[in-house]
Amino acid sequence: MGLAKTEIFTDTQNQIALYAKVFGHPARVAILEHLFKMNTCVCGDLVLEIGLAQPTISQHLKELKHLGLIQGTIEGTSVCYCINRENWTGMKSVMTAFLNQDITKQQQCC
Amino acid sequence: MGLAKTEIFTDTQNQIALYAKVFGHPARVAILEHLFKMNTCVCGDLVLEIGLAQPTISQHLKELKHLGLIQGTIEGTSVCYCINRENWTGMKSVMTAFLNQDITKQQQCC
DNA sequence: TCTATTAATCGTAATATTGCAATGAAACAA
DNA sequence: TTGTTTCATTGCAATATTACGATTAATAGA
Repeated sequence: MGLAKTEIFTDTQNQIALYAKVFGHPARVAILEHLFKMNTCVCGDLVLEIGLAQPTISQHLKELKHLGLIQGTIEGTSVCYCINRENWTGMKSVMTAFLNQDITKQQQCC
Repeated sequence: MGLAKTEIFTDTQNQIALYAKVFGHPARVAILEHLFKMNTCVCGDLVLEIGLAQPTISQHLKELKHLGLIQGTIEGTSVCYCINRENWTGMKSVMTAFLNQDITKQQQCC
């Protein structure tokens, strides 16, 4: 089907999956790492840096923007992209809670 | 294409994407949360708990096992699944490093 | 105005993912 | 042995994702 049955899961489970999905492609990971490292976050620089075609990068940026993890402002003919710090922090708390589930309490059963 | 150009990214970027991808479906998130909470981690219980068909759950378990995040041992006609703590910890350090990139140092540029 | 630059969007081909019915395989019970 | 239970695998249909050429829209500069 290619279509996840989101209605049978909790909001938190769906949200974790949505965030994880957007990190599930190395190009988007690379874009985010670059935005963290650099201040020159113009779209064209990302195209050069990453080595995918401009429409492809633009599509990945759109997905990151859709989740609110980045934002873009128009500067002349360029568009400057940045991490949205507030939303990144929010995402981080959701994901960290998932990753930090306690495994020490229970005895291993297999 | 539907095919990621993994060769143009770093090993770390690809690894982050692989881990994130497996968390990118709410059923797998639910399976992992259930394994953390319960000791009764038999496959049939997961099918009842989650509400997808048995072959579908089996497929999700396979993907989690393939990344080493869970392991299964045969117990009669059942199979008992558990979190692989060592690999979970390893994954956690990779993902946490990505999520905790420093955003305070740089000035916002857009 | 005309042209160049930059990035978004459209359209499409190739591939991947999701879900399940049907079937197989392995262990147990009678 | 025969039947039952449990889970994995196969095969397939529906949908999603990835990548990019072609085009469009918007701004800047001559």
